[in-house]
Amino acid sequence: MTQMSRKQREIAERHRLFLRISRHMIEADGYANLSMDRIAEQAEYSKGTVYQHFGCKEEVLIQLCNNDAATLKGLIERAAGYDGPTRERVMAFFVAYDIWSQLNPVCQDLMRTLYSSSTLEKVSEDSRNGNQHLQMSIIDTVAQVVKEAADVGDITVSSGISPNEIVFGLWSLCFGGQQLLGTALPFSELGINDPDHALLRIVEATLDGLGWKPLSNDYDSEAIISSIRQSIFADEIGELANRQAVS
Amino acid sequence: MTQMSRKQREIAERHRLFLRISRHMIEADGYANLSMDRIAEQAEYSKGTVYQHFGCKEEVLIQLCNNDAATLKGLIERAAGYDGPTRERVMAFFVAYDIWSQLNPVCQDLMRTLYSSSTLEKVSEDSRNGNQHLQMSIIDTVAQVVKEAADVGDITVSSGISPNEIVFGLWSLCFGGQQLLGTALPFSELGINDPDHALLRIVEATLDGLGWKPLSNDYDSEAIISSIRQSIFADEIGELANRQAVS
DNA sequence: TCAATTTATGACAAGTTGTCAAAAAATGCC
DNA sequence: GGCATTTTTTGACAACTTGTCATAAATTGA
Repeated sequence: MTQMSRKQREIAERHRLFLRISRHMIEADGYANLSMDRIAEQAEYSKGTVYQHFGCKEEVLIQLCNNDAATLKGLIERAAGYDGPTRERVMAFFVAYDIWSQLNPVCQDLMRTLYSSSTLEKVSEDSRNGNQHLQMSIIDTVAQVVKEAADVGDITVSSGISPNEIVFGLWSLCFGGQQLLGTALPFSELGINDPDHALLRIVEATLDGLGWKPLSNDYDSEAIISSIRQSIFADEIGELANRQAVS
Repeated sequence: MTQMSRKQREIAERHRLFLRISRHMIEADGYANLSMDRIAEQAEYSKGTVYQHFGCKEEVLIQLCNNDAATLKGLIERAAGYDGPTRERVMAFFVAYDIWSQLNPVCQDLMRTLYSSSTLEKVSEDSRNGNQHLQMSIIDTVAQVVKEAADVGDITVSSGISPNEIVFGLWSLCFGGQQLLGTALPFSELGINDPDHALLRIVEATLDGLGWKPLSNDYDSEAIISSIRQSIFADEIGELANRQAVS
């Protein structure tokens, strides 16, 4: 029994090894140039063994995505716990997503692949459900704050848009902005020096437009964002600064 | 000379044939299942001939994308010509993008592939430049209206965000929303029956937040959107209705 | 008419994913 | 420990890619 469990632990460890190697390879050469053969070679196992862990190449992709999505979920939950009015917590979500995108630049890319063409169809049902579940969980966390805002009276929802629709809108903005950032748009040519910052300004405008109190005129959003970054994402900010310093 | 030009016309015609076939195949089986061999077979030419037109598979992809982007450019320009205040013209841009997305659902998918991993690297410089050029042209068209709004006083830009940053923000919202729509999010489960409509509401909120006059309380946005659809996109709306009726 | 040039072809090389019989290792029972 | 049974690992294979390129066919121009 302990022997059996050791074997299981071995298998689980190997699973992580395969994923770790895949991630490195994708970071180096992109998902398109990832090959199951090379994963096997690098890990010093045979291809058949790799296929015992991942039914197809796309399965590697989604499991990497799901790992990163779990990280995002964590960040979002920490943002939800930020001690402040609903509007500040919503801003914390955007900060969380922004930080996450910067910490996992490849994941933005992987998501494009995952959601394109017939990728999702090839993947195991478990992984697909896992992905959906993570998404829903994140949406729920955000939705709760929107609903609280409506309850508390920070926003008035009656204006023809439901809380979940607001979440969808906010997420579109967030997701779209980060995706465009990875699209090699010539930002400097457009005179946009700090796209992340521009995005946050637009978010503020959207919240203002929803009548989400306190309006941006009535509080110091730069200070709040700074405070969010320092107080709940200090580690991540440090990690990012570290990487910047190295490169 | 006329012989020569006939040959050239033949080649141009064949080019379109290859693209047409590719599009059909992608619509049927997705880009991942597209193969140069099958394009050749279907067109009754040899593979080598196909490769004379497209240096690689990705070249097919980007040329299809660029064709669709040119269509979008046309729609956006028509939207810019809408006879109304700046705010209504901006709404017309969103309506244009919305209609375009619905008319070319595959293109949303193709864009994900085009911008993922190392796809763009493989493509010819001409096509890449063409893509960039189309993007910039569209951005410019939108930016002009934003600048006009600033000039006319429909918005006050001083609030820490430049016209181009506003364009970036609006485009993030637009792009992100349409991308999320193609991501198989369980909208009905979330109680979102009409995501397109929800997106337009959020756009209104963002414009309100930017102080873009007339504010949504001061004009009948539903009526305006309806008018935009009827007056400048009547053909496209008709086409969409047609397709819906067929399926 | 026929040499020179352009264009079309499909066999190939080199790479992929995914399968599966057979070999190797682990397990459990005496 | 020894041995039959089950599980795990392996790499040769089949089937499919993309992309190349010598050769063949067609076109041109004189």
